[in-house]
Parts: sequence; C-alpha cells; structure tokens
Amino acid sequence: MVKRATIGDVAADAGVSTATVSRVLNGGAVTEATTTRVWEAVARLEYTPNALTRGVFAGRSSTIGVVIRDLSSPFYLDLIRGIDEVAAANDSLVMLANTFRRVDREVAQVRTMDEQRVRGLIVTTGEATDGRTRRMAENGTPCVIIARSVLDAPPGMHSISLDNVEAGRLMAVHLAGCGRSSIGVVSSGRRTSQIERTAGLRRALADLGLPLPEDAVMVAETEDEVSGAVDTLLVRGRDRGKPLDAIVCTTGRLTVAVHAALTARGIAIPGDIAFVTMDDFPWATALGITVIAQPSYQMGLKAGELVVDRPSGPVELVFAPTLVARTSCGERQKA
Amino acid sequence: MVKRATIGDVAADAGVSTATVSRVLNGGAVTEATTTRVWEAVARLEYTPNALTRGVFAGRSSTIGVVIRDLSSPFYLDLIRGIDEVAAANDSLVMLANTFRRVDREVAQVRTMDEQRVRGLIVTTGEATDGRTRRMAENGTPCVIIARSVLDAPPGMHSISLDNVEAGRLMAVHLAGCGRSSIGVVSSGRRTSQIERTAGLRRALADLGLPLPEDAVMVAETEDEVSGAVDTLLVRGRDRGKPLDAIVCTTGRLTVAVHAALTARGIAIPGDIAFVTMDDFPWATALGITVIAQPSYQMGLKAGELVVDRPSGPVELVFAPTLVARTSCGERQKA
DNA sequence: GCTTTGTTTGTAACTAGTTACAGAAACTAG
DNA sequence: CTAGTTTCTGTAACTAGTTACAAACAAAGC
Repeated sequence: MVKRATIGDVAADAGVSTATVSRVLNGGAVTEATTTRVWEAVARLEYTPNALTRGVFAGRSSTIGVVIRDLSSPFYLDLIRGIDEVAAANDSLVMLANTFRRVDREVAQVRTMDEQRVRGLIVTTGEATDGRTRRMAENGTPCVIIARSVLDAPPGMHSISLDNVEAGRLMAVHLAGCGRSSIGVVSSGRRTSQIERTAGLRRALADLGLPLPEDAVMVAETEDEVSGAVDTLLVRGRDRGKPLDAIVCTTGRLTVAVHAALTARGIAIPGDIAFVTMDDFPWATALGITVIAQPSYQMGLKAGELVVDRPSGPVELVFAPTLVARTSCGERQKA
Repeated sequence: MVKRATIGDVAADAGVSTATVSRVLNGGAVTEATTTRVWEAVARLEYTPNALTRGVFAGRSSTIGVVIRDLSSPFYLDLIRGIDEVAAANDSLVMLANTFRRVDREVAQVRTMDEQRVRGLIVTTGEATDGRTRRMAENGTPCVIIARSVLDAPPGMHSISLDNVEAGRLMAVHLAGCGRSSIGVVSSGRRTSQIERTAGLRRALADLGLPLPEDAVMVAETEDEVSGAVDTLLVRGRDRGKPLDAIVCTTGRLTVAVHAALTARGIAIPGDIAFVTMDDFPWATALGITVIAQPSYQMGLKAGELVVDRPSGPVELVFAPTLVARTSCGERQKA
C-alpha cells in the first residue's frame, strides 16, 4: 500500500515551504520559477489534495447533501440530475441518501449529513428533522426543502414546491373538457402536497358543477394497497348511481400500480375510464397517458443554486405544473 | 449565525479534557460519572462531531463514491439503491456523480472523489480513468468497476459484471423458440459489454442454424440515431430477401426509442416483429415487453460490500442474466 | 503504612492542510 | 549608495479532532 503524498512531501521535493505550495495551489503571489518547480513536484509525486483537511479549515465540506424519500420515482431522478448539474459546475459533488420512506433512516441520514458538514442540504422529506435542519440553517448551512407545500416549510429553510392546487385544477378542467363527470381519486397519503392536489381538484370540479364526494378519494400508502383502493372507488361509484368514468392519481409513485389495477380488471382506457396522473415519464408517450408534469430538473437546478449562491433570507419558489395531454382521457385527436 | 460547538466546548462545559470527551464518544475507559457529565454537555450544546476532521485523522472519509455514466437508466437506479443500502447499514453515505456520458466530466469527478478520500469508489464508466483508479487502489481505496466486461477491468480493481454472452444466448434461444429467424440488432456502441452481447447472440443463433449477418447489427449511440438505425435494419432485411421478424436491443437505455420507432411505423409487436431488450423496468409488464433482466440491486449490494469489507485480492463477480418472458416475442400463452 | 497494581485523566503531539505575520530579497527613487 | 516600497517566502499558529504517553489517584496486598 503506497502512502499518499502530502503537501509537505511536495514542499520538500520542490525545496520550498508548505505555505508556498498552498499558495501555488490556491492562487497567491509566487514567482513563476517557484510555481513551475511546485507544479513539477505535484506531477512527480501525483499529489492529490485532501478535501477533508480543506473542509476542516473552511468549516464546511464542498459537497451538497441530498436526502431523498424514494429514489425509485422518476421525479426525484430528474431532481438529482439538476442538482448534480450545479454541483459539477462548482467542482462539487452530491452526497446522496435514500430514506426508503422510513423516518428513522431519515433522522440518521440528515444527522450524518450534518456531521459531514455539507455545504448545503436539500431534503425532500423533512418529516422528523425540523429541529436539526433549523439548527443547521442557524449554523450557516443553507437548507432547501423540496416537494413539500410552501405552507409547512420549517423556519429558516428555503422552499421549492409545485403549485399543487393548480395541478388539481388542471386535472379537473381537462377531465371536464373530455366529458367526464364521475371521478375517483387515488392519493398516497396525508402529506400536504397530496391534500392540496385533491383540494385543488375538488374546488375546480365544484366550480364546474361537478362535486367530488369525500368517499371518492381513497388513500393508498403503498403499491399493494392500490388494487383494493381502485376496487372500492369502482363500487362506491356504482352505489352512488354514477359509475366512475375517470380516475385521478395524485402521485407519480403509484402510476404503474393504478394503471395495472385498471388493465387487470379489463377496464379500457379511455374507453371505459379516463386516467390522469402526476409526473411525466419516458413511457407515458408510448402508453398515451395524460399527465401533469412538474419541472423537476429545473427544480433541482434551483435547489442547487440556492445552496451555492446562499441568498440571505429564506427563499420560497413555487413552480407551475403543466398538463401534457395524450389519449388516456379520450382527448379528441386533431384531425 | 451561531457557531457550532467543538469538542473543546464540550470539554469545557463538562469540566474535562478533550481527550476524555473523545473517549466517551468513541468508547474508552471513562468513569460512569464523567460519562454522564460529558453526554449532558453534548446534549446541552447540541454537539455534532465533525466527520471531516475524523476523516483527516483516519486518512479517509466514511463515504462511498459512486460515479454513474447515465443516471436516467433504471439499471443504475437499482444499482444505487443497493449501494445506498450497504452505506446506510454502515452509517455511511453515498457520494454520487453523474458523468452524462462525458469523458471530461468523468475524469474530473473521479478526481474529486479521490480528493474527498472516499472510503471506496464504485465506477460504471472507467473509460479514461484507469491510471487514477489504479493509483487509488494502490493507496488502499477499494475500487469496483461495474457493468464493464470482466475482460477489460483495470488492474487492482474489483469487477462486477453480467454474463453478457449468456444474455445474448438467452435472446437467441428465446427468439428461435418463438419461431423467429430474421433478426436485426440495435446496439449502443463499442463498449465491451455491447460487443459481448452481440457475439453471444450471433454464436447461439449460428448453433441454431440461423446466421446473423454483420450488416444486421446497427449501432446507435444516442436516442436520436435509433429511428434511422431501425429503418436501415428493415430495408436490409427486405433487400436480403428475408424481411425482419425480430428486433433485439442490447441496451436498456434505448428501449424506449426502439419501441417508439417500431410503433411510429405502425409495426405490430409481436404481430409483425418480435422485440426483446435488456434490463427489466416497471412498465415492461404493462407493455408486455420481454426482457433480459440484470440483478442490478444485488450487484449494487455486492459492490457496496466489496468497499466495506475490503477483501485483499481483486475480486471478480459475474452475475447471471435471466429472461423474463412476456408477450413481445409472440410467446405462446399458457392455456 | 508502604508498595504494587490498575484505572482514570490530562498533556502534548499528531492528522493535512490554510493563513497572519514577519522577514528577506528585489526593485525603484532620490 | 542608501532609503522606501513592493514582492516573495518562511515560521508558526490555527482548523477539530485522535491517541501515545505520563501522571494522578484509588484499591489491594504485604
């Protein structure tokens, strides 16, 4: 095992002090002759500076911490690509952790990020870490919370979110425009974003004279619960005397499961039932699924910039959703 | 901006030396009374140890570096989930970088990983970093190369790969079993894994009396080139007097594009042409696409374990692919 | 009561860098 | 040729921890 060269080895090899080597590396007043000798020594010894030591002195690391709830969602993937883009442009790296939707892991991983003295923290979870993120913000670590509602962003944190009410409204207007009137909703839980989407949908539907009963919304926490939820919605629609002609899914995470539940029952989309869901994905075109797209890559870029640019006060950014109309709601095709 | 508490602050607050605090934190001989006082001080000052400083002393960081060629592929996503699982189990984090298939970024990011003194490095690229990874291995940093062929793993590195020849063979046998005889191949380039898959396919096809001409293989580096490649294959098949009845895609990255190219031409799958591709993905079931699956999550777990367990000699692990038969090759459905 | 042994604690040196300050060399001006 | 200024370089202190070694202390044995 070969020991790594330190700045001291380089200094000795070039016949100068470590201070001079440091100046050559970071830009300071050094003669051209000395500079040349130092760079030659660096090359000869294959010296790679230790970012940890630099971080100790600077009081923080150069990496950006990212804690993701659920790495399997394409939304988060694009988000990370955006963050990574900013990181790469700043000679920085992304330190990633996936909580698998488990609160204990989230707490541990945010703590580890804090221990790593990340330059900034981007969190898509924040269920149980408000105390720590607040303190990190006080300690000068920019913290960004993503995908949670603006409403419940912890103090001191930047917030990046989608206009969830508008997302619901877009769904409502589109479905009504496609002649649908009996709508069922599959939602993923009690997170604010989910509630806001449903609320936006309900309000817009009501404005169009299409009330959405409380029991036309089913919560499915996991993919396993989706099939049962869809069943219940179908039955309730029939019981109500208005068989379902549309299903809305308020989370991209459950799109596959809802789609599978419908096709497994031999339900034709959009023949029998229209289908809209959240978050665009590569296969949506092939499948003709109409979606509400989030600008996830842009959200990632912005999150990265907030960490790098460190604006003074807390920033709140709300992004607009867009509807990508395909065929799953029985859209009229252009002639 | 509140300054963070250091081990010195804790020591002063508890009325002991920093050495004693360190002993309490890391386990050493300390009286129960002292231990209690130290923990109380830690809680009172909300002390969070600095992992950078620890890393400086230990000579390495506790994080695992991962450099990915293309974060958009589901294969890599599962891989990262596997690595992250091992990291979380070891109170470690994943340091992620996405090269976007650009060699300059790859070089810079592997260098940054080295500067960060990652505990180990997992690379899915390794086109231009052989020199550095070899040196990192010499310096005691376990390096794992994934998804490249066993054949060209740089010296000193662990290697995790798929049996690509077997993957090609599985495709050949399956297609022949479904009665297909005129096959076209879309490959993504000159990487060894791609070449081995095509070679495995060709050999197995030859054994079955079904030769695969050189010009029945088209290379498409990007998604944009896929449509043209498919056209060429179609034309050549017709010119040869044996119109294509199957298309093989040797990379999961281009599955969407190949599928789109076929449907855009009104080609029925499997009615007109059978379709097999690499890597399983969530929507494959809904679309009925037959695939060769890689155990990507397991590969990630193993990669993480190689980093954490640091076996002495270089380890070579070859995983077996499995065929997941659905309907895209005109498979006979069970009665 | 004194020595021996074992346990607990503190001092100081160490990790690999950065930087304030002081001193030396070189350059310009009188 | 000296004084003043500028430019370059080295010394030493600093970042936040860990740990080898020595000292202090208490308990047990003689």
